Amino acid sequence: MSGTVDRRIRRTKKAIRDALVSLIEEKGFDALSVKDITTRANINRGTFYLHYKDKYDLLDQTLEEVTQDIENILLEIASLSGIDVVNDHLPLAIVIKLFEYFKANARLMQAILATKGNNALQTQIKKTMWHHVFEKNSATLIKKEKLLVPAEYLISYIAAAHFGVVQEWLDRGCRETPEEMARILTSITFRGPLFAAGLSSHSL
Amino acid sequence: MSGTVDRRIRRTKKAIRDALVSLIEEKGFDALSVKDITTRANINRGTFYLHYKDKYDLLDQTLEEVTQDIENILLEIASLSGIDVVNDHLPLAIVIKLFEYFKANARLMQAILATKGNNALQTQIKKTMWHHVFEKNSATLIKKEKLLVPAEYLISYIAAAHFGVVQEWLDRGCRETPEEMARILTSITFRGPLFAAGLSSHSL
DNA sequence: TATTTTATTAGACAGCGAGTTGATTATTTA
DNA sequence: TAAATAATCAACTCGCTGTCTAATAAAATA
Repeated sequence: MSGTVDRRIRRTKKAIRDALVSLIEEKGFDALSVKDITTRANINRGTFYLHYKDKYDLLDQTLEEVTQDIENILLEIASLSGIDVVNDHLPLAIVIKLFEYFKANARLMQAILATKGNNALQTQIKKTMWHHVFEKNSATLIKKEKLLVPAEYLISYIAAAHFGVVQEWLDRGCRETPEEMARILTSITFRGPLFAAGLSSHSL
Repeated sequence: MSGTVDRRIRRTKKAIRDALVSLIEEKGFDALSVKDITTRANINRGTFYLHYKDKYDLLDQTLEEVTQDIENILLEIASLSGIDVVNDHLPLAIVIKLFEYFKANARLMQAILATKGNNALQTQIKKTMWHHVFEKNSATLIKKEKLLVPAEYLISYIAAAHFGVVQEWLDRGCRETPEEMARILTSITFRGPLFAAGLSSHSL
């Protein structure tokens, strides 16, 4: 049958991924060996190399799949055309879906974030989403005195910040519900000089 | 004489660090071995282990020293007490000094950022600075509808964003001067919902 | 300058994990 | 059931790791 992956492969890959996640939780990605993974996954070491080049390849593929999931959720925005994303009108339902996904895959997300940092996810998503959605909308949310800053600066700015929040939320055990988180992130209005805030605004 | 480090040690450590930076630029930290470092640094491999536990220890110590430098610059804020950091009144001179430091140590900064991501620097600085400076000031730059978000969320928020900007700036070859960057970061006023901005405001 | 202290070197060592291979067994799918 | 495909096992080479010792070079000290 085409389209379906051999059950043995699914079994093996799932075992490998589970082992990866639990090992990252235990000792971190750097300290973890392919042998560790295969031992915990109860598979032969040779089998691992049937599917992945090395442990970095495994991590990359895992990241890619997560990115794919997130992209699919975000792409729903594209289907809802004509939305004014500038002023608070971002579809809340989609953001909620995102947080539900994060929560459902909390351990995996944490493992990835702990290993590659927010940057990796942010960069991946930015890369894949750029042309799909953002190229069309020219929202102007950021006012500044001089036009010295390239647009990309500001993107990496905010995107990283969001995954910082997601990471904190996961680490704290998802105390708030996905709905609450979505509402917070879509409703927070930030006013004031960014740099000053970075240095001082720790308390509310 | 006490307080001074043996000239040979300084020589060796400098050679090691230079080798580290250039090797990170070439092949990245993961792919790089202790042997690579010592070969490029023209020192005996045993000498490396006289100073560092392994390559991770080397990276950590390097990061710590950079953090120390940055902390020293930032601590000048503490000496300028009574400043209203809320409304645009962050001492510009200090921010300029920061960017001058980044520029002067551009390759080192890039190597660290490329390897550990912004998170590491951000976390380190946050940790060391927290009690020195921020615990005193209770600036309220962020308005939101509900008080659901813990303060730490918002800190990791903004701090990461700044190093994102620094990284971009370095990668582009420091086209803007430190003064310009400092002015931009202290003058940019961000208004609007953060999450929406993260998704849409790529163009100005 | 002579002496002492310390850093670096060269080389060797065992150990481990990486990545590959070929023959064999087990499972799936058609 | 037969053909195709995946997983297994053992064995092997390779390079890097971290450690150690004796010898040497360089710096600090008095």
